[in-house]
Amino acid sequence: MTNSGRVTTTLAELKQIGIVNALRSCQIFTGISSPELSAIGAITVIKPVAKGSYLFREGEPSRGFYIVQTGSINVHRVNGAGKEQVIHIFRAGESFAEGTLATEAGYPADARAVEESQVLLVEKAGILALLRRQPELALRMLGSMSAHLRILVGQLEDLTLKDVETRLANWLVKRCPNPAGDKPVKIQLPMAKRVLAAELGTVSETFSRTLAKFREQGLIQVKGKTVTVLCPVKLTALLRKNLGE
Amino acid sequence: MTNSGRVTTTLAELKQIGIVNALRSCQIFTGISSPELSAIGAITVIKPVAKGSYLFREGEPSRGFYIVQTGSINVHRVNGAGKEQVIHIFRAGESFAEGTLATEAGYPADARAVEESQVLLVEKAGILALLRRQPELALRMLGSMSAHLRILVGQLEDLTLKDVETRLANWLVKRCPNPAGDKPVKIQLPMAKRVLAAELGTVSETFSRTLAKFREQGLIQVKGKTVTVLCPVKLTALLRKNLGE
DNA sequence: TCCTGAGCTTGACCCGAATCAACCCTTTCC
DNA sequence: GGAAAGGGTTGATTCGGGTCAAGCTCAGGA
Repeated sequence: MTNSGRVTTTLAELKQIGIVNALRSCQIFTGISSPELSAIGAITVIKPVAKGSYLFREGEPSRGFYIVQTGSINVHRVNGAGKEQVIHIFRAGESFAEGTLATEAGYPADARAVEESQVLLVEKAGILALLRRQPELALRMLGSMSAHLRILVGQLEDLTLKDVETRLANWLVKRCPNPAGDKPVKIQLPMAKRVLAAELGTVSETFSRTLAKFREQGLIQVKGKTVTVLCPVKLTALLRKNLGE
Repeated sequence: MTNSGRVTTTLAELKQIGIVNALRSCQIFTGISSPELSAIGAITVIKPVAKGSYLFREGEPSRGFYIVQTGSINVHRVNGAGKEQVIHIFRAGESFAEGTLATEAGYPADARAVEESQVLLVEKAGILALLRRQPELALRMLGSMSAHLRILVGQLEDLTLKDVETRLANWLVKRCPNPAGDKPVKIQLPMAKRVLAAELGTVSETFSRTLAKFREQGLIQVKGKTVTVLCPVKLTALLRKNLGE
């Protein structure tokens, strides 16, 4: 090994430390011991993703699963007509595509960066070998996949059993620190309204109309990307009325 | 041990053999060795389920996961108004609710027998202990859950990107041995039409109308619970037209 | 400053499908 | 045989929400 080789190693080590720290702050790995994390770090690579570029597309063979470090990744499906249905938008600390580890089938959906993002790719072959030796880790992954199942089941329910008004009310209430309170709450929309509309399974026009309806009822105020819920408890009541009897 | 004790043991053994055979014929356990299967059999109980009775309901703590031996189980969600959305109907050999193993959260949906059925319950504590010792088995379960994720993703796409006509055409084409052929195919509807309609995310009236539309177009013939696809390739063409451009 | 374009809002229109209601088959059980 | 009951079919009506089109607002660039 030459000097430059030594320097390279040090840089790689630094990178590893960064990766391991990133892994540690991700819920799927909470409670995992440091040596195990290092082992995972060794089979993980950092990938920057430009806004709008694709991480993978439906049908591609799996390279492994992903963890969002910064930014947000839109996982969705498209039909022949080119229309897309958002499955979920994953944000920092969340992982996705674990399901592709244990099967030969490729990725079941598309993944595209909503904004400039950075993700960690945990490589398939490596993590499979690790899982064989670490059953505890396998259980952890089972738990994570089960959470995704729950998200999907929730999505299904949302799209079929509720109308847009109810879905938006639900979305807003979820973001109120105290949904039962009567103090105004300011909510910053994390993205363009059309993207948010897609996440709620609708289009920007309907989204806009629904916001207007709430505004007319004195439930919210809208200024640019800031929505102020004037009285959370009233919105909660509306939500309950729509869901309940 | 008395004589009667001895007889009891024998009966229990017979039951075990039956369970292990049932497990063997279930895809999630294909390729699992006999000793392992016996270990699983030891933590499995047989549960008969009367038509219309519930295996579990949303929120109940998990007792384990289930394998359908005979009959069919409707896994669904209900909202406050009592309307239900079918997530999937599981039939013989299929397993479900694996996702509840690795989490404290209860079952995320309801499960009800569509008809007189028999299921195997693999108990949570037992299988967890087993998974800790058998990582290979854990990988297997990961694979199974990933398949469920795919089903759900497909469901989502179905419900949002396609209309009922397309969904029904898809359902029929899937059941043709050779979708590109032009020989008539008889398909027995496995259940009441209203149940099938629910599985396709619609109501019986719309289902009925759509069948009628296909009949008028000379694509199918309907007699009771038997649907005859007169020319599979024509139906396939319709499907492609609806999906494609 | 004005121009331009992207994103948002509002109105008009339309379509798929749920709902309500009536009716028609089968079964099944006195 | 007749009555009751559960499914299935068909028609009329309604409604949510997607699409198209036009106008608005705001920010950046010449």
